[in-house]
Amino acid sequence: MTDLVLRRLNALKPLSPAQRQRLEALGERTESAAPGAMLQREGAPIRPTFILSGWACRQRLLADGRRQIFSLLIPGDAVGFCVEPGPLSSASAVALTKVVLAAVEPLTGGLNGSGARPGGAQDPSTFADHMRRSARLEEGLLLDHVVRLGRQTAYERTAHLLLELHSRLALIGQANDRRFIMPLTQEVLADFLGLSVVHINRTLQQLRRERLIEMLGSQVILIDAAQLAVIADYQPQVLDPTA
Amino acid sequence: MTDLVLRRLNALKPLSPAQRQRLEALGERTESAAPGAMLQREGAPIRPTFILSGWACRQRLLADGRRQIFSLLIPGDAVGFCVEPGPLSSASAVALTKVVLAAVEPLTGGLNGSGARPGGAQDPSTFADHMRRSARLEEGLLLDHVVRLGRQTAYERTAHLLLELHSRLALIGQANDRRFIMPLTQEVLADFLGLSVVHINRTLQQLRRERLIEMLGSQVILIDAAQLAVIADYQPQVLDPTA
DNA sequence: CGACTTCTTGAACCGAGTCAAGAAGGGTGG
DNA sequence: CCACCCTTCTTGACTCGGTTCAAGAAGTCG
Repeated sequence: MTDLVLRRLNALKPLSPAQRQRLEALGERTESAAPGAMLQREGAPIRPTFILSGWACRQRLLADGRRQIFSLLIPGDAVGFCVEPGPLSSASAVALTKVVLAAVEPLTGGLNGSGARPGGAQDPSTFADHMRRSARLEEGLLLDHVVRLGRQTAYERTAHLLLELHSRLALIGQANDRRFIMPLTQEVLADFLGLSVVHINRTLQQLRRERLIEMLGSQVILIDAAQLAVIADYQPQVLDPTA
Repeated sequence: MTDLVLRRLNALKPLSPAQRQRLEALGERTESAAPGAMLQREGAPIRPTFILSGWACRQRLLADGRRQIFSLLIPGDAVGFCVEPGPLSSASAVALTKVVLAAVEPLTGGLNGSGARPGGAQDPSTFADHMRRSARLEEGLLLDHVVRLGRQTAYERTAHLLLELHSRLALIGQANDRRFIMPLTQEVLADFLGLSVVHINRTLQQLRRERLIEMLGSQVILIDAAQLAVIADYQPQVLDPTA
C-alpha cells in the first residue's frame, strides 16, 4: 500500500535503502475517508498525511458557493504536510473518492521530517529534502494552473490537464503508455478548470470527436499525446531544477 | 531608499534594532532597470534582490505570445530571493516601470539570509524568517489569484485586485486611507487578470460610473472600499498565521 | 511640434454560461 | 435479480460576458 508513496518520492530523488525501509512504517497508521469528506479545513492546524489511495483536492469556496479547486491530489501526494507550512498546504482539502491516508508521525523522528535545512553544508539526503522537492513540484503545477485559467481556452485547458494528470500518474506507475484512470466527475473538472459542467462535457466530446482522446467510464486514453501537447502548449514539469 | 523594505519586513514581523541597522547595507549596492527590462529569466539561476522603487511582475509567455502575469511586485518585494527557491521565485520577472533594485549579498552574512531553519529549537528571529513570511504572503496572493481567474467575473476580479493593491501598498506606507498610485497600463492589468485590454477599460469605467472608485492618471481612489469588498468577496491576507 | 504609446468607443462576433429536460449509470434494498 | 432512486452525463436552445477589429482621442516624451 505504501508503494505509491515510495515511487513518488523516489521519482523526485532516489531513496536510500534505509529510507525505503523506514517508509514502510507508513502502513502502520492509516485511516480512510469517504468521498466528500473534508481532510483539512482552511485555517485549522495541519496534520501531516500522505494519500495512499484515492483522489482529493485543495479548494476554496466563494461566499455564494462557487468553488475553485487549486490542486488535484493523487496517491503519493502529501496533504497538510510540508517543510514550510504555507497557504497552499493549509488550504481546505476534500476527498473526491474514497481515500486512504497514512499518518506521517511514525516517520518524522527517524526520517528527519522537519529536520534541518541544507542551507549550510549539511547532508541534503533527508526526508525533508524529498518533501521540499514535492512542494516545489506542486508550486510548479500551481503556476501552470494560473496560466491555464488566465490565458487558455476551454479546449486548451482540458488538453493541458489531461497531459498533466497522465504525467503525474506515470510518476507513480499508475499510467500505462497512453491510458490512465481519472475518477473525477465533470463537476470536479469544471471547478478545477474554471468552466461550467456543460461546457466541460462539450469540450471532452470535441476532443473525442477529433480522435485526440478516448474515454470509457473513468478510463482516459490519450490517442495523440503529441498533438494534445501542441494544442495545450504543454511543457512537462522539470523535476529537480536544483538537482 | 531602504525604508520601504524595512517597513515591509517590519510589517510581517518586527525587526530588532540590530537587524534594522544591518538592512541599511541594502543601500550599498543598487542598480536600476528600465521599463520592460527582464530582471530574471525563467530557468536561469536566481539573484537575490529587493525592489527599492518601481513596479515589476512575474510572468510566463505562451508559444503564441499570450502573456499571463503571476504576481505584481511592488517596492519592498523580493525578486529571486527566497529561503526555499521554487518555481514562483524563479519565474521570469520583468520591470513594469523604472525599477531600482538592491542586491542582497551584503546582508546574507550577518542577517543569516540562507541560515538554518527553526525546525529544531533555534531562534526564529532571523532574516530568513522574515523572508519565509514574505514567501508565504506571496503564496497566499497566488491562491487568491487562482480564485479570481477561475471563478470571478471581470468586474469582481478588478475590484479584488484594487483592494489587494491598496492593502499591500498600505503595508509599505504607500497608500493613504483611500488613495494610491498604480503605475500600470491597462495592458498589464489585462495580462494579470486574464482579460482583454478593451474589457479592462470598460470594467474600470463601470466601477467609476458606479462611484466605487475614481481614477486620475495613475492615481486610484477607492470611494467605497466596503462595497468593493462585498463585490469581490475580498478577504485580506492573514499575516502570520503561525505568529 | 510630431511620433508613439495608451486610452476610449462602437459594432460585430463568438466562446462559454444558463436553463431545462431527458438518458444513462450506479448503488441499495426488497 | 429486479425496481427504484439519485447522481452524473448529455443535448438543445437561448443568453450573455468578454473578445476582436477598427478607428479616433488623449496623453507623453524627445
